[in-house]
Amino acid sequence: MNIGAAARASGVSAKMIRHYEQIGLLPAPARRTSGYRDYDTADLHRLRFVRRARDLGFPLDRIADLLRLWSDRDRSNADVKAIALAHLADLDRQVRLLHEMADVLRALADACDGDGRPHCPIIAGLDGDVLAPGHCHEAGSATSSPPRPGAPSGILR
Amino acid sequence: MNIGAAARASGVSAKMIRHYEQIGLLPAPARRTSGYRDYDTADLHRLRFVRRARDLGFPLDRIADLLRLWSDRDRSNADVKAIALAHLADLDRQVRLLHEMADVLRALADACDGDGRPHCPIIAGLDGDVLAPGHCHEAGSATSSPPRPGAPSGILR
DNA sequence: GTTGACCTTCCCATGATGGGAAGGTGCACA
DNA sequence: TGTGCACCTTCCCATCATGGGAAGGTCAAC
Repeated sequence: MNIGAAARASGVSAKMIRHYEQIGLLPAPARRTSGYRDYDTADLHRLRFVRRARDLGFPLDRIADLLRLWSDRDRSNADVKAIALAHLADLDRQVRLLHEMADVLRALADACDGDGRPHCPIIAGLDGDVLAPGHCHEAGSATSSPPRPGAPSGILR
Repeated sequence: MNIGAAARASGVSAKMIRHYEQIGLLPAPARRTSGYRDYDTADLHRLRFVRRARDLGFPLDRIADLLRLWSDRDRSNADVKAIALAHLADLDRQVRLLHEMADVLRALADACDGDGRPHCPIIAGLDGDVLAPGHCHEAGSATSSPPRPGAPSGILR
């Protein structure tokens, strides 16, 4: 089948299929005389594997590892589990981080009347102005320990 | 003070400070005859604002909005709150998404003995092989509805 | 033959945070 | 005064995954 059909059948966009082929994640499929790519069932199977792994947030280089293990009949499930657990730790870390951010922000937003006046605990919080009136103590202390978005390591893009 | 000192005092790296200036997020500071940037207390105050906003995961274009509101003495706190709440909704969405991924992956990993043998429910789950023996039903159904990492919209990178 | 959907490759963009190269400046110390 | 090293400048590229779009070719229904 052509790339568009493969994309629809796998949930991986044509653009991404080409990209994955280009970076070596996927083998190049057969080509028709027209130059069009021709995907067979094994290709499709592989694409679906990639789709599912992406859906779980695995980065591409980990997916490459998983694909290798998938096709290795002598694989050790311990290797697979190690990859999965490392990624799981990542996911949990991100959840924690985002949760902390959300909590801080929620407290600031809750402290804001949103009545159209200039005074705003959110702004005060970002200002680092712990002497702001009203819910100043909560807002101030909340922004003193927010988590920090790190270097490119996010699961979602 | 020089950019290095400003970076240390604000927590925003020198690279990022230059970048933020380049993209117009921050005004260009004064320059010494050497060509070195010279940051004053207002600059530093602004950098700290940006640091805190970044720590809460606000994207730069939202931070630009917040900076504008911060310096507008006639701002409406409703505008600030709207930005905060939109971002909060984003954070909550991401948490939910990552949480679902983590749950699916945890179930798969828990189902794997990790004893070094080739059989692996994680691989089976990614394979979409719902007929895998053992914890096949749980693993299979789990991977049938995992969330999908989307287009670049992640808070963390 | 025509048309429109699909295909190809290529180049660029996103968002935030860098690394590193090449070359200049400042200052403490000998 | 000279030296050496930390710091500074600008510029270009990279990361990660997912695109958009341009230019040009192919296919199949009508």
